Amino acid sequence: MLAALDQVRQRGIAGVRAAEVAKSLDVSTSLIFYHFGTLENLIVEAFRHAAEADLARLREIMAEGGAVAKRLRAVLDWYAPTNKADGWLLWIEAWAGSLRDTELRSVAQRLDLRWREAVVALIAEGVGAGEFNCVDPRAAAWRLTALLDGLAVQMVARDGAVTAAECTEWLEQAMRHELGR
Amino acid sequence: MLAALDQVRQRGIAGVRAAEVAKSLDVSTSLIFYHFGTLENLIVEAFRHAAEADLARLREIMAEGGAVAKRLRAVLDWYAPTNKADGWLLWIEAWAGSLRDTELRSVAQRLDLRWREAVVALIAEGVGAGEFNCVDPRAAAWRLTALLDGLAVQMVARDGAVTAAECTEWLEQAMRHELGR
DNA sequence: CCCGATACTGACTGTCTAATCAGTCAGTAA
DNA sequence: TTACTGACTGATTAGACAGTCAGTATCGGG
Repeated sequence: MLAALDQVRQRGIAGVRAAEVAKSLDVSTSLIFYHFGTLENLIVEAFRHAAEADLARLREIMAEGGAVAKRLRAVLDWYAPTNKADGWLLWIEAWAGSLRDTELRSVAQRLDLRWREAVVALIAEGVGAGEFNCVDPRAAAWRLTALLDGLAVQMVARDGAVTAAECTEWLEQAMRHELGR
Repeated sequence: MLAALDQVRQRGIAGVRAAEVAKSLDVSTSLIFYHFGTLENLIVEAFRHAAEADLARLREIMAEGGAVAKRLRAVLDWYAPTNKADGWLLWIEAWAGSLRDTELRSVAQRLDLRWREAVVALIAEGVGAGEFNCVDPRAAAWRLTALLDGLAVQMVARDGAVTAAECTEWLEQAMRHELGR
């Protein structure tokens, strides 16, 4: 499954070959079909696994406590494309895959929704605590996360159009805009 | 080429079959290889064609004259994922394809850069004319377009997570934030 | 120690498909 | 008429690959 994710990163979803996955694990191709039935299953399970790992990380961050602003910062930093670009490869693949594969779509969508809910909740909490100044937490959260998705595309699928520094700076500015002085 | 784009929309880049393209044009598969040499060439040419069409449309909008705000609105409306979602299918495919195919990447990147340059220029012009109030036009333009890319993913690769109305409203708010008091 | 289950494999197979190639045909120039 | 070109095709091929199946090895519980 980890091996399948590696393959997705290297060749794309449609480029995953049972033989390659098997080779990288030093097992027979038959074993893959023994466990997953079809290649498509393997890929969906692999994405599900990746999504669960990300969600576990999210819960971890949320549980850390501290000021709302600190937690929000931590969540957005993890989500931001400045580091861990490898993870973004996967999710951009998943977007394209979601255009056709409904199962993949629901896996990706679930992860996505959780992140956004977490951001919405944090912003709302911050507003309640008087830390933030924001009329519509939901809208603000979705704008911020959509911005990050867009920046991720620039970072991962483009050659140096945007630097990591610009990326963080633009996020900073957007946060100031959205969350008030 | 139009037929190839249809195939990309329906099956994804990796799902394009010479036989299918040929059938939809009612010609032999041989003809495709006669003209394009390889399937990959066909696909890159098809994307190039789509990109040129979009750029032509951009030039058209830019040439229309009128107030800066009106032109900017027209550009962003065309770029926005609320209508013409079909076009977005193509470019999300292109993002994923760009992760591995350098030729495709350069085609997509070129188009992308032009759009962003157009937005940067319009904002700068608006600032010059006193219509907008914006410290860093480049940053504002990239944030707005990245936001649109992110919203496009939501509209196209997700089931009803975001409505078209929310999408336009959030864009409105972002524009107000970025361009004016 | 046996037995059933579970994990795993190697050898196949049927299918799909990009690419090739030899050749047809309509047009055109000399 | 002849020579030649460019567009196009039908038939074919060679390779790739998902999935199957008939087994073998391993192991834990009775």
